[in-house]
Amino acid sequence: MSDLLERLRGRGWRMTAQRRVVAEVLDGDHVHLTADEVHARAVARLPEISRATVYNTLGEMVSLGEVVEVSTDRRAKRYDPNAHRPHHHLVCGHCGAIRDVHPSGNPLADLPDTERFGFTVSDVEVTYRGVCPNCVATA
Amino acid sequence: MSDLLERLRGRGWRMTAQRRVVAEVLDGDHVHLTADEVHARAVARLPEISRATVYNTLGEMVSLGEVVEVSTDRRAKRYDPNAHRPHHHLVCGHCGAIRDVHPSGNPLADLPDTERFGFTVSDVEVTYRGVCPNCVATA
DNA sequence: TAGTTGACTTAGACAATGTCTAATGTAGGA
DNA sequence: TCCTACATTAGACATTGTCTAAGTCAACTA
Repeated sequence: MSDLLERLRGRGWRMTAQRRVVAEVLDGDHVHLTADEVHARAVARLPEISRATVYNTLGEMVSLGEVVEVSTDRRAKRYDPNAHRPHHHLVCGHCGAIRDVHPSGNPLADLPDTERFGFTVSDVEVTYRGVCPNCVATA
Repeated sequence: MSDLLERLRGRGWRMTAQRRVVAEVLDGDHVHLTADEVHARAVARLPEISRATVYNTLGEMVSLGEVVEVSTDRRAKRYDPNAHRPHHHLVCGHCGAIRDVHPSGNPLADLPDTERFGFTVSDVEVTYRGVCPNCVATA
């Protein structure tokens, strides 16, 4: 994730211990933590980090396009560091597990002009729902 | 929306003034109110209706499959009475306006087996984002 | 029509998530 | 090293949603 830190520094970010820790916590694939989970893990490494800072830092990363907000359930927002490879999400309705997926096709092209109501459509978000292998097995 | 009321009665619902009012408020096309908005409009017709009843009633309508929950922004859930015609949503990122849309194609079929991670995939939710004609004009 | 009963409604406390502010601290340039 | 604008902090506050205990009433029965 030093990639991310480098990019942020390049954008004029002042580098602080707090921001470094938040960036480190978000490292990895299929990572989709809530702000609270990020905070909990950040506290483990830097006990005095505050909730407000985690929220601020996540918000800034989102504005810079380095992290994407995901709302798969209707609870807390989740933060996905995999912002530079466009993808969608597959969610287990039972345990909440989330995987990044890459459907074929282009859903944007599937929206006919007659269904655009004059909107300028720029983006599309697809959420697949189902049950993961674990939950199927234990059910 | 007496359709809805009839269906609910048919399912053994006790018919009360509160439930009638909630059903009436949800009547129409492209209706996507938050629970609070439903409550506000319900209060206009039946001043003593409580927040809890609105939440309960909406929750019950959702369980019965008569109303669909939509989360287009990350604020409150919205309630869509158009549950019997499957559709997706187009959202204005500026003013929050929401339209029901019917894309061609089947996004479910666009998810290859290799991208399913062993999940049993049963549903897909597509949210288009853009700017509505009004907001384009006034921007 | 009146009585009965369990489903329905209510107010308000509580919970979860997120935002804001004023005071304090500090990274990085001069 | 010092300075200053930017960053952090604690905690109050806001929004959205859930729960509970007590009271109310729709619809069935007779």
